[in-house]
Amino acid sequence: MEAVIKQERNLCITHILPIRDALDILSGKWKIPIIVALCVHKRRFKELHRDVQGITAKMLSKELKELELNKLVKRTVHDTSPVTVEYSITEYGHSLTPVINELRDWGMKHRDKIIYHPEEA
Amino acid sequence: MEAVIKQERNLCITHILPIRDALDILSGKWKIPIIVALCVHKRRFKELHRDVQGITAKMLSKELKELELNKLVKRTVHDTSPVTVEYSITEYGHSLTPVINELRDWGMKHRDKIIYHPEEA
DNA sequence: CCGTATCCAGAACGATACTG
DNA sequence: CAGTATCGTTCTGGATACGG
Repeated sequence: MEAVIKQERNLCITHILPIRDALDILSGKWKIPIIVALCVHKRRFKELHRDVQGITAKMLSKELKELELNKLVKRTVHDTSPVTVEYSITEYGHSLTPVINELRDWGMKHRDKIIYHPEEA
Repeated sequence: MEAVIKQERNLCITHILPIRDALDILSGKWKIPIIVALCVHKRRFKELHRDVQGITAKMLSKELKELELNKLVKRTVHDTSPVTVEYSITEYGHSLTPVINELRDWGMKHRDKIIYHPEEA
């Protein structure tokens, strides 16, 4: 075994690569908000456009494409006229729930302590 | 109560703002890797430079500054000659451990399923 | 309705050289 | 040792107009 993982106390240890993988998939301004919106219920493009506040159609389209390629989101085209497209979270996408919950918990617990946001500098 | 949080099953629900807060603090290519490195043990600048593979001194310096402003990392100057500077994780920084663990767990469990990385396109 | 194409500004990131 | 300054590139995200 090349890399031995030491699990001492509650320390966060080595194995940075899987963390980077996760971060890569979730990177960007909109991926998590889109996933959160879709966790509530499946959505059409325009509905998502309203739900995810501030996003442009271009970014929504682009982010959905990446999420779909990563199998986190499923795109279903209904052959009505005009076409309706439905986006839903996959089981795989759902497996992100613990991560998102931890992020939200941390964000809520420590919101008051936040002193500095890079983008406000 | 303005926003009622519904906790049905294991869905990830509304309250996107705390998630965004967390994401803002942890955004960028290097924050989490730096925190992970510092969770193992306190480090001097040059040691960190080696530990966090691929980072430049400029980015390391900039990211450490932001992490320090957010009280996730503590910077201690020892008045030796030449000066030595020591970076360590704070208790507050340590509170990120569950988040990082979830990220790593997800990344490890699902690494094989990763099909598309934006940056490889 | 569901997007795409084009153009563009600014931020993020990196290489290199330099300082106290 | 512990950074900063400068410059250049790449990536991100937004505005607007258009297409199936």
